[in-house]
Amino acid sequence: MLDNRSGCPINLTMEVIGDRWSLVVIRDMMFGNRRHFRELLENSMEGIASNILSARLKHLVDIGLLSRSDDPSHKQKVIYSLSESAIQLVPVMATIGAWGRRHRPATRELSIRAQLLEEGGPELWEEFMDELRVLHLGASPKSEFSVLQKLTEAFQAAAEATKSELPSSDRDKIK
Amino acid sequence: MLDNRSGCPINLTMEVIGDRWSLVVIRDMMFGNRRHFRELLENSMEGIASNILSARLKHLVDIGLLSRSDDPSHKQKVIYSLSESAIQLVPVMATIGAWGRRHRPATRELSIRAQLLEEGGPELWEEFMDELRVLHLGASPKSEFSVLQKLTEAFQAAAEATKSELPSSDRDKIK
DNA sequence: CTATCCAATTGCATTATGCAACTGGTTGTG
DNA sequence: CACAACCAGTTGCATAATGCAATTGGATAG
Repeated sequence: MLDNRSGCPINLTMEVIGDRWSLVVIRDMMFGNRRHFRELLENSMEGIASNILSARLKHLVDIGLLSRSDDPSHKQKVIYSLSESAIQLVPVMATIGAWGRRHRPATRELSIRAQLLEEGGPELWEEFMDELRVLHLGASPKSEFSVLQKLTEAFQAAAEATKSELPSSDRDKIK
Repeated sequence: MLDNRSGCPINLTMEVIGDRWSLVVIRDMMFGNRRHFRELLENSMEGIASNILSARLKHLVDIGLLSRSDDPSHKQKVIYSLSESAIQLVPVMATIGAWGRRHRPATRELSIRAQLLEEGGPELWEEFMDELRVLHLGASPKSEFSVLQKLTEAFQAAAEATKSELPSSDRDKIK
């Protein structure tokens, strides 16, 4: 897993997020506010396996993108949090999402978040990062508007709209 | 290799560039203007193996990020070109480079390009993308300034500066 | 006391990556 | 024309990563 093949920033970043799962896990924590192992496992759109998730989380903690702490409300629960480094991946997420939306067969309802992030631009990203700092690093809130909430609402509204486009009777026909 | 685990733009992008080599190969073509198999193989900072490079190029051509054509000057030579989709990865490269420069142990001389791209911002990226369209897609030149040249010069100057910091006698001691 | 929840781990199969050597052919040089 | 260098890969083999299904050793809720 560990490399350090060269000191090039692009290479070094790919050594960290250059696999099929790391960014997807961080995406779910970032935009879906998943903080527990189970949440990440069972709500994973892509269906990550538990051993892969386990290895991925361990690695992300090791390299300082996540931190792992006990949940005071439950002795067995573990809370994963984004580090400042991971929070600063927001522009990367936005840029990658914008690219994927244009150049890959992205679903419309799943693209709505990418679209809002792209349209919002760097100012929105900064606002969102501040919100993540409140949620994950215990920072004190700066603004009252919730970008996370806006993104989530738009995402769910799009999901609803898609549902009505394709009635349940039709959807049932799809195995 | 082929997945399509979900229609999420971020996931779909990671299914394309989410491996250790794809972005590094595209980086060398983009910033180092490497167009032939040998150039990519022998000038690779990270030391890619020929079978990996071969598989990677094949895959990138398959998914439409590169095109492959015969070199008219040499019957055995093959020219690889960036497609419009790949050229539009410039903002992704810039954002990823900026992140790596801050959050990973990047070498200073290898960071100079990432730094210039970051400081130049979206306007510089657009200019650079236009230059890539000239080089890779046969577009007609729009501007006389060469961002590629600027980036290359800065990169080589930084490499020279590093050389003088560490004289050859000292460098030789390092096995 | 028991069913459910929790964060993983285990065993096993399939893929991907990595290394070194090699292939079949083309081109430039003497 | 002979020969070395160059060209884009391929082959065989070892190691590492990923994926699937079942299971573990607890903790908690009813």
